[in-house]
Amino acid sequence: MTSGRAREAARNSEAILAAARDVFLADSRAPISAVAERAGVGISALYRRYPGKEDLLRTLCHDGLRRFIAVAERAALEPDDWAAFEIFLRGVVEADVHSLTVHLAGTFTPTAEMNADAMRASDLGDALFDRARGRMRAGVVPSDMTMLLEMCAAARVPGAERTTELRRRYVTLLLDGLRAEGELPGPPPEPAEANWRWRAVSPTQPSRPTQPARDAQPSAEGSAGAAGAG
Amino acid sequence: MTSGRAREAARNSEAILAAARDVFLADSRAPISAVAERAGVGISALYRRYPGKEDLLRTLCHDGLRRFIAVAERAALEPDDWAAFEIFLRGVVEADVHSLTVHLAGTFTPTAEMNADAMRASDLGDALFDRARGRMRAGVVPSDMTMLLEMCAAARVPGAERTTELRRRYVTLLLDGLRAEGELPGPPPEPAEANWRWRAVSPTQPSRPTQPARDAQPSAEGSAGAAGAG
DNA sequence: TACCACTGGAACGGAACGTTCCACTCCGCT
DNA sequence: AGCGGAGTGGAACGTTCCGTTCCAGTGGTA
Repeated sequence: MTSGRAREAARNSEAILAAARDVFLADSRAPISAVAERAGVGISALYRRYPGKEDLLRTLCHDGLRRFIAVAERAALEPDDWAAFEIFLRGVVEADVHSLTVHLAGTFTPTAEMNADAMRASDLGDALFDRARGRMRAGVVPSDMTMLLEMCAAARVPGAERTTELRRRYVTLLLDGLRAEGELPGPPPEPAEANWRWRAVSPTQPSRPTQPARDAQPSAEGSAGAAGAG
Repeated sequence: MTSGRAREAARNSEAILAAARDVFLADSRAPISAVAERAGVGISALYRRYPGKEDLLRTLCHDGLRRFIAVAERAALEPDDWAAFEIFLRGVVEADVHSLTVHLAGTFTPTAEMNADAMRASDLGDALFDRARGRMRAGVVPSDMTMLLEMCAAARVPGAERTTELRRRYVTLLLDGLRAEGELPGPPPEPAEANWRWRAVSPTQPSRPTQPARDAQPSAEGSAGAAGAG
């Protein structure tokens, strides 16, 4: 069955997804042709699988969300509260899930299923956080995790492995900072603040085909029930 | 002297610079028209002052560099080593200097003066770091500061003041993390890694007029003698 | 051999953007 | 009062870029 042409098709499907991850991780506004080029396929191979760019982006992001959930569920199995939290944070950073969710947010209109998954991801993260709360400095909130994960994802150097290495370094530093003494200054981030990129598409504007998604800093509030899955 | 038309010109000059800061901070690839719009001026007002987009970007970045130097020099006056370092880090984050330097790097070809300033900035930062080294956990290097500053700049929410507030929060956390016990994992970042965005323009390609500056992750090495000025 | 699912990539249409250009305004000087 | 020109807003232009479509080729499969 899976031989010859069919095998090539399957390989291409995976190559496209992997290439898309690499390319859009490096630049969320990259052209679709860059994905095809990186995957070593033509553009048709891409359009055979996805109706358009937005769908590819959405699939990619949804994958990241699912990976986040998987990491969180795995971490929740750890009996020690702090260890579970640490496994969770390190796992999310390691899997580079952030860029696949927050960084891509706003470049497509999320599906209902995505919103559900996002909520589940948020709940899982909050649960892990609550378990570890007793070992953390006072005043830290779950939304802080979203921000910190976002900050971790900003650590970036040439070379994927090296980037991962360095991020491990800084997660360690952040985890230590979370256990330090003293309260942090300033009001903690609101959930809506931490997830502002997940602005819901306004109901009157169902789905602009291709929203270039300028990453400005809107003062708007449209954020929907999407999760803090960073 | 400064009345009427001249006054308007002066006001516009400042408005343009401020608008450019805001706009390019939010999106380093924003169109130049967005700057004009934000400044409340026409495009001509912009082109009267700068020969082209690249020059505006360069000026902006150089300004940031100078501000970085000013912050570092002011911090160096503090007699207590750790306090000086803390004032320095907090000051750089507060002034949002990072995005004006690292984030804009690569979008223009730096001038000789900029390189000199960048080197000076790097030296100042290293000196501050060395003074505080005794109070920090083992294994931390100056290039870590560049990365951490970059991470701080990634904390971003709608609203400039709120963003500053939250960054203060996370600088505190990072500073505490820097004083924690234990060594950080992984090889520390090389200076070249921390400053990879400052890739020098190859000598054979003097100056493409407008380099869109995709922010990909090149494996190239072209980084010049530019500084680790976060 | 005939078919056809699948592919690579050229071609297309349109949007975005940097830059130029021009008609107009109004200050400052004669 | 009248003029010159610095300064301005914004339309227009040419180019580049990009998402999408289309078509001819290819090679398994029957």
